[in-house]
Amino acid sequence: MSDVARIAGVSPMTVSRALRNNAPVSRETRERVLKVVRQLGYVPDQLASGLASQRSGFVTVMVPSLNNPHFAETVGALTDLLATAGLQVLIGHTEYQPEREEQLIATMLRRRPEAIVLTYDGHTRATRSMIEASGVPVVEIWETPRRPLEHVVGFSNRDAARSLAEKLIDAGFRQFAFLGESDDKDTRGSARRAGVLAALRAADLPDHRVLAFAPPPITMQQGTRALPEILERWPETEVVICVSDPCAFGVLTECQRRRIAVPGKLAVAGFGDFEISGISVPAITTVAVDAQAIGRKAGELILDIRAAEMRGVRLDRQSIPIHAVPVLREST
Amino acid sequence: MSDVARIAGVSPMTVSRALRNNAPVSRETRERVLKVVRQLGYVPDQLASGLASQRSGFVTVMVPSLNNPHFAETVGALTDLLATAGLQVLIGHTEYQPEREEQLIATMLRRRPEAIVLTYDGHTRATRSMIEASGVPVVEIWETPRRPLEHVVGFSNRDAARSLAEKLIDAGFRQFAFLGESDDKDTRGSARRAGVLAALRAADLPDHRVLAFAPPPITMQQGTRALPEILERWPETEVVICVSDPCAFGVLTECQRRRIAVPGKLAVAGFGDFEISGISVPAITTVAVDAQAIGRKAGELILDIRAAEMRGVRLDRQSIPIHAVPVLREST
DNA sequence: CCAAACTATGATAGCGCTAACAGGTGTGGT
DNA sequence: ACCACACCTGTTAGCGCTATCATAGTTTGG
Repeated sequence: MSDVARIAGVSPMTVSRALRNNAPVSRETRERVLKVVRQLGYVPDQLASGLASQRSGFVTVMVPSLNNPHFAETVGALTDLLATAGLQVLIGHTEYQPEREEQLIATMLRRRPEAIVLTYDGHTRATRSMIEASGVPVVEIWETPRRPLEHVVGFSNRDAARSLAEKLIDAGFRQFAFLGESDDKDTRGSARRAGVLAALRAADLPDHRVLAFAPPPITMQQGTRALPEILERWPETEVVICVSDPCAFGVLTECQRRRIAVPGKLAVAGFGDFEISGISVPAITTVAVDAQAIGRKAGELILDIRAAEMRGVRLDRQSIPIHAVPVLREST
Repeated sequence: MSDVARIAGVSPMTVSRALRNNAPVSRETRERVLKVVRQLGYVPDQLASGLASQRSGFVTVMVPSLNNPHFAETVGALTDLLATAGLQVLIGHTEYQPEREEQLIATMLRRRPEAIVLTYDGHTRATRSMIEASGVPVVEIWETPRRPLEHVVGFSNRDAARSLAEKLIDAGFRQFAFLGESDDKDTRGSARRAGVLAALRAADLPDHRVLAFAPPPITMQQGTRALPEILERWPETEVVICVSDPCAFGVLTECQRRRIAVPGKLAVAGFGDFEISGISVPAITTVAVDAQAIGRKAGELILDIRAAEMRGVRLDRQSIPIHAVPVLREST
């Protein structure tokens, strides 16, 4: 930077100002400086900038898995929105393990993020206290937690799943099975299960057919392996609601291999409205969630938080609702 | 840090040393310091550390899209491997646009990454020169470029696709169509198309049935829309090779909707061996690539590069091959 | 027993940038 | 002519760490 300053005949401070777009520099000086910047191929050091200004320019985002189109869309939308304000995203993947989340947060806090975005799946006590102690604003997404840390951009997985089950009850189904996860305390998966079971109980229908098949995420592959177990234990099952679309697709394909008519003999539903659910034959009934909107709105919220900080105030707890609506398709 | 030092009765420098695991500090001093660190909940500032030590601890990774299980797996494996050495990944998604890659690289270089990983899809002249000027080591993945920037961890998309086509020719197919991307200069997609066409020409088969359907990535949805166009233009087609598995799946489902027997009437093949290809009914013929291995080996290479740097030398250009093998399944 | 070598710790000086304030110049109002 | 004010630029002093060298204490070996 001092090289640039010398050649442009100004002080380093003026170079620094010329490189921002809201600093008071005369038009001609800025142009002269930027010309030298281009000539020299000077690349400002944002670590140093962050240290001096106490603004790292980072936002930490924790998702359970990268390998999930939904979280990818959310992160993508968030990344793009924050980029408009010069913020960069640091991604961590927890693999659905709260302990891993804790460890990742500890690492991330060293980067002095300006905000933390957490995909709700329960947090350890240590995670909560680390975040609180750091004073960094937090946004929880993809759920409306009972005990939110601070801001929320999400929907009730329980209510959404309940509403799906209710529609299927209305459609005449009576013998439900739920294919879900094991190890799912305080997760979105357990909320979905709870929602389905609540609907069944409210309609006086049997609610005992719950298969806790494997730790999250349940893959397509595991969906294919779960079907025989369901058929064996509860041959009277009329419809299987799966914790998410990929395992619903696995169940569907296994039905096809076994020549079980869907929905004639067995109906299948998922959760999330992944692209595959609309494409597969038959198309899969599911709950549609706008994953991109979650990322976008979380990003907008973070910009609001920063704007408030500039004015010296802390934004009140926000809770931004996201729509999650059942979509009945051919598979039911 | 100076608070910790004062309470532990040592100098800040000793605290700094105690927090690393290879620095010369007596066991008892380190324990005393770490105890105070825990008591105070002190979190070291890695921006400051990076500035002082000239090691940011960042590795930049560019992928075309996050919303692609393959790149997600590659990034995941890379992230985990680098984490073992305390390195953190900065992810950028180019959306398959070289100009966007250029813009992202410019941003990323401000973070002073210790290495750059690029998923090959062609680079602008400016990208190449920025990277060269920065002196940061580069690893290109998912392809073996003709003009590599430096290191490579990948395979020949051309050869892999050619080998798939050859197997299908051996299996008796004669009338091939290729469903690929538009705007695909210097991309993995164009290499795959070239490989297929080379196989056809070598076998004296017609190579004119090439549909450049849309800019990458071609989605499942677009696969369903491409099928009618292929059938209309070239009704004699016996097999469609798709640039990647998702669009092959789209083609397959559209065949099912139109009651076109696969593979009886039309065969379908993809590229990449996504989970869906092994699960769908019929299972889809494809080229299997170990996406995680690419991430893992790229990570190991980066650790080698750093180890060499410590010894004051620059690692010779490495080119680490990845296997990509055709897998014939039910769809052909 | 003493030089040489090694270990643990401290003091000093930055890393590359920006916040905060100081100062100089020009403009317009009175 | 003077003051108030806006506008632009420079000076100074860090941000929170670590590299490097210095130093004191301890061990080793001939």
